Amino acid sequence: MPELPEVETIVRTLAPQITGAEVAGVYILLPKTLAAGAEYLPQLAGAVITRVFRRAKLVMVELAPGGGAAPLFMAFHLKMTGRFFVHPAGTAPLKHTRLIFDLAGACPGRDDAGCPRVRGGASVFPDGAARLFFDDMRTFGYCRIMRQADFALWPFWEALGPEPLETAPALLARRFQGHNKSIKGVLLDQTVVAGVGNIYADESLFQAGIHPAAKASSLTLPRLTALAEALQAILRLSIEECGSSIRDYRDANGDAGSFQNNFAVYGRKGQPCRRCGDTLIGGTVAGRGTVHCPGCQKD
DNA sequence: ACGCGTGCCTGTTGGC
DNA sequence: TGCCAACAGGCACGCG
Repeated sequence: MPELPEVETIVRTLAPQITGAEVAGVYILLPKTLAAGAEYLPQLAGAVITRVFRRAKLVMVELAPGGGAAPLFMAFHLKMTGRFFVHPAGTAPLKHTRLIFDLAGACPGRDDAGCPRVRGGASVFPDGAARLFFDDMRTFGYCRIMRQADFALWPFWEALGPEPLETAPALLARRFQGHNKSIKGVLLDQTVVAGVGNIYADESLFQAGIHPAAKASSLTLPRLTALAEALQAILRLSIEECGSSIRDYRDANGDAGSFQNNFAVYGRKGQPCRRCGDTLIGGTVAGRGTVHCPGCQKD
């Protein structure tokens, strides 16, 4: 279930492998995975990947089509089980492969100083011919191909809140205020702050000592500021650890993250709190599985 | 306008 | 041991 730190890690490990490569072919194994932009497929052939970056939980790939046409963007949402692989040219699809991009001039396996866990070294395929796989077991993930002008017509993109790591805690705290719903629901609301999912919502609420079901409107600004600071600290630490791997998540090198070893509450229902020893309680808040500590998160 | 419940999916897990 | 319901969860959508 890739959230901000996992998507950031995927981008960091994918970017050095495919930036500068030219798209030589596209295969759509599951049509619904290409959620928008099929009309741009002809332009994609021959386009050069110029940039790979992250916005919220989206993996963004920018391309320069031939003939000086306007840049294209591919926006991938991995949802729960979306994954990227860079395979040798000609590799056959796997059971859950949904899209394949043939690439020329790729650098699979190239080193990336941004993540300590990458394999490193020179291109695994000396001729640079590779296949980018987008796999997704549960088929919730998607790819949209767009031009710059299309972003304004994409409600989800337009409504996205600010990046939590690029926003001052005081500003985030003010955005958390005034919602008549649970603070956990507020953290998960992508229009309030972008990129937070179930793991980092639960973990930051524990860190800040706030009950996940507490109404946001009932929390003071200092406590919401503490929550924003906890959220930032946890996201930064998780990025350092290359994200959390529960079962499906792997980065674009196929490697797992290690932040799951730092979980205080997520996935620890019924186990003792590492801070106070109370038994962690599992329940449902904002429609999601939620774990909290009754001793450390009283309100 | 906002908050909430449901559907989309398939592999894994746990209870009987 | 085998079966099957419950579960995982981001987001679009419909409802009140």
